Amino acid sequence: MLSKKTKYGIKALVHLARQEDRKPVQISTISKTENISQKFLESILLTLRKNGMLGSKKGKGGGYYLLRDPKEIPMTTVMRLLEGPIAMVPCVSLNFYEKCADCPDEATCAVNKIMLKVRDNTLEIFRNTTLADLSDTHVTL
Amino acid sequence: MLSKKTKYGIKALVHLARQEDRKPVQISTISKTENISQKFLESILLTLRKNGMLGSKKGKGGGYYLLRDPKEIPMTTVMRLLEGPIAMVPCVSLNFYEKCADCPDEATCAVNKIMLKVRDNTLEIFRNTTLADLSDTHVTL
DNA sequence: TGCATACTCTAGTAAGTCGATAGGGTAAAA
DNA sequence: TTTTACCCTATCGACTTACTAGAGTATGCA
Repeated sequence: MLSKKTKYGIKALVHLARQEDRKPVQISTISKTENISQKFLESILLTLRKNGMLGSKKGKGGGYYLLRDPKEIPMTTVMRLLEGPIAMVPCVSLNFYEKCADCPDEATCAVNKIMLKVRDNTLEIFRNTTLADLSDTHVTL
Repeated sequence: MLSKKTKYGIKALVHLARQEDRKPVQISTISKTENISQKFLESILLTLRKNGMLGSKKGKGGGYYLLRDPKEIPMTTVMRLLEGPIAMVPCVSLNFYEKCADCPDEATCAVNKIMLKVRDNTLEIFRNTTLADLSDTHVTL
């Protein structure tokens, strides 16, 4: 299950991507239009900023803005940042690999086998989808 | 992330599927060979039994056994039973659908859009993979 | 220059849920 | 009478979500 953090984060990023100019958008604006608890959103945007996804401007007329072109932001990056591993099991994760304590041999593990396939498929989707794709309201994926 | 419940459940089912005859296998046997806490495994097998996946026999020579042919058990069934919804968001779930409280329109929701695609892909994999496929140690998926 | 405003940032915390495990006891089959 | 499935309860820790209060900082205006 996707955490609300990730869900809200994606929505906020899409909101920013839909902004035509790259002017800062205030947290309160995003919070209201996307129906997200303002304080919670605050912490989410903060992690996005710390990881080089967003820039921020303080003071009057301040807010958050995208640092890169939405076309250049694949969903893999967003997901790994907000949700963590894309794989359903650590033993098939690329970026968050961890050996299972209980499993003696990954090569013959049934769970490993199928989850590897699922990960490959999911990864490909996220890789080929950018923030710009999601921001387009008309085009279906 | 896959819960350990699901992971262990799949392992146990595969263990039973690999059994040539359909004789009952004791919990303790599965627990030892698969490195699963016996008590935890107990509760997992119980839910599998209650949902018509396994049969059980009490007393000496008792244990758990598969009720159906492994070829007839798609992973969708197993996943829904153990893990719950396959979709990452309730609003794109087939069997566990729930409308998002914050989202005014699913048709234009970016999260909905991409997660629908992920679900379709994952679902197809689980649908086309049976317990028999996982039980085969040699064939890769 | 300096004050007020409008923002981001930080920290702490509380409630709720979930995962995993442990203990003890009952019922049925051989 | 032994073996084994079955059932109930309780705990502990971790994580998620969300709220609260305030500190820090840039901007615009007088």
